[in-house]
Amino acid sequence: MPELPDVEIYRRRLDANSLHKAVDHTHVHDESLLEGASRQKIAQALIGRPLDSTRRHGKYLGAHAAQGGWLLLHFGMTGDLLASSDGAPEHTALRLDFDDGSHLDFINRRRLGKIAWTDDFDDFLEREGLGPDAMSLELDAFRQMLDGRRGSIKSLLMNQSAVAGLGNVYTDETLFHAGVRPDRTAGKLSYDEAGAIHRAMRHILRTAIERGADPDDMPESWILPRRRENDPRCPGCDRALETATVGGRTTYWCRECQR
DNA sequence: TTATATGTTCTTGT
DNA sequence: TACAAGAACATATA
Repeated sequence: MPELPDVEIYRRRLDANSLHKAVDHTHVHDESLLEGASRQKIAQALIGRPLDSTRRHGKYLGAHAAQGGWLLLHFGMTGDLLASSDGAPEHTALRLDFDDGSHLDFINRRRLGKIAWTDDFDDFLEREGLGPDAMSLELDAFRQMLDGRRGSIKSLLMNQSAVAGLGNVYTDETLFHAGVRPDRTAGKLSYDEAGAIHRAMRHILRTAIERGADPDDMPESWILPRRRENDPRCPGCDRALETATVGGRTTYWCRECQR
């Protein structure tokens, strides 16, 4: 499921394949995903000029149009972004055709994603109430964010208005590496525990991006590859992993290694 | 057939 | 009033 590392991979894919080429046509196949933008608006804003840069914040990807304005994509639970020159993938919600014959497909299988247009990226982030990006959130700010929070640390890490980018899977991974139980009260974590979580979060995200956000290519020492096994065991101590519902999501954690 | 999975938004509760 | 928790959403898969 697209969390920060996945969206970063999409961003790089768009960067590598779809910049600096004039847009010939835009095809909005699923209008239900449009927010604050019409089919006509997208066409008028993009056709005839290229995209010239990209930006990611949390799970949002922005592509900047050369004549101004940002095309914004949110991938929901089943989104994908394909840059290819052959075939027409199923479930394409938005397709851009470029003048060199290539195209870019924004896929959304379950239609919980979003296509938006904004003149100002930062205004958009503010209106959406998004917190700082998980990769650039400094330690001091992270500690402040925890202060006084009564909910679980897992819920807080998944709350996009607190910190943008983490979803269920990478939150579990972060807390496992920090050695902190997911159901601990966020505001009651020690100074050192907060530091460990912050460090683990950045390490996990950076590593996942380096490995192309491919679940099959994650380190053996991670929980992530074991989530789908029938008898998942802790990569640290080999004890059976616990499953619980925390923050409304299925949570994997180790009773031995996380306190 | 039904339960489950996911991220966000909306609603309800503390 | 702020914060927290849970339901709803769409739909493919087990």
